Amino acid sequence: MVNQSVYPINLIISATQKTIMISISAPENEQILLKRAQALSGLTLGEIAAQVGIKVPKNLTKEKGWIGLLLEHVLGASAGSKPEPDFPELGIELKSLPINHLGKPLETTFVCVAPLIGLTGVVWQNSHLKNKLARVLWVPVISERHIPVAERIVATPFIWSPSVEQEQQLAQDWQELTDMIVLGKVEQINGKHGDILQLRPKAANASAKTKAFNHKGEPFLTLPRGFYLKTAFTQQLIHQHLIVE
DNA sequence: GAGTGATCATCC
DNA sequence: GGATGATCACTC
Repeated sequence: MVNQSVYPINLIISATQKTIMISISAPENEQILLKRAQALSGLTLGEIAAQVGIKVPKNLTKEKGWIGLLLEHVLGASAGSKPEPDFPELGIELKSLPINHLGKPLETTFVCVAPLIGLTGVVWQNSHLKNKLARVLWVPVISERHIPVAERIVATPFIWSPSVEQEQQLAQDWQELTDMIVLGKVEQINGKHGDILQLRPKAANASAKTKAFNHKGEPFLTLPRGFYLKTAFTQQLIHQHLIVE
């Protein structure tokens, strides 16, 4: 049993048997999806990958999204880079969350690309960000760098929607950052802006460019940006849904 | 290039 | 040691 190990009680609720049925069909409903995800709790990425015949990379340097893609695959998410939730019928987005053995997030969480143009008429209520975070299946993975990828363990997945208070925080940060973009100040935004949300580069490399407007309303090219959740926020979620000592 | 999946790696 | 800025792979 994994819970006899060094990990805090309840970070992992179930160390299931070594062999589980992994279906790659789309889950019929939210309960089934959650149960399927929680059946992964306590398993290593190596065990999960082996069951679906996927090779585990030595490190994630060249495959930064590997864990997310593996989880999508085994949970039956619709593949592809479509601008819709991972589980369209359920309206649920899947997010893997790297944490340490105490449940502390190790990375910020990418949410979506930030539009730098075409913001006329966009308000919080119809924003991509609000839509993306409306309902999320979080799958924490104990993913400390010193642990070989194959030996990293899935903790307890949970489904979340923003509370009224959390949505207010998100809306406030989104508004602040969006206001700056609209005012042509996108290049003045850095990772320190926003309390729980930040705007940072989201690009293949420094050569990537997308259109934006400067403060005079003139178009120019700049690095594409994305919205990210800061770790203090996702840590709240972990502590809201899991009991971590 | 834009959007999906994110983590790396350097700087403070 | 943690966070910001930079970067990787893939699809269309």
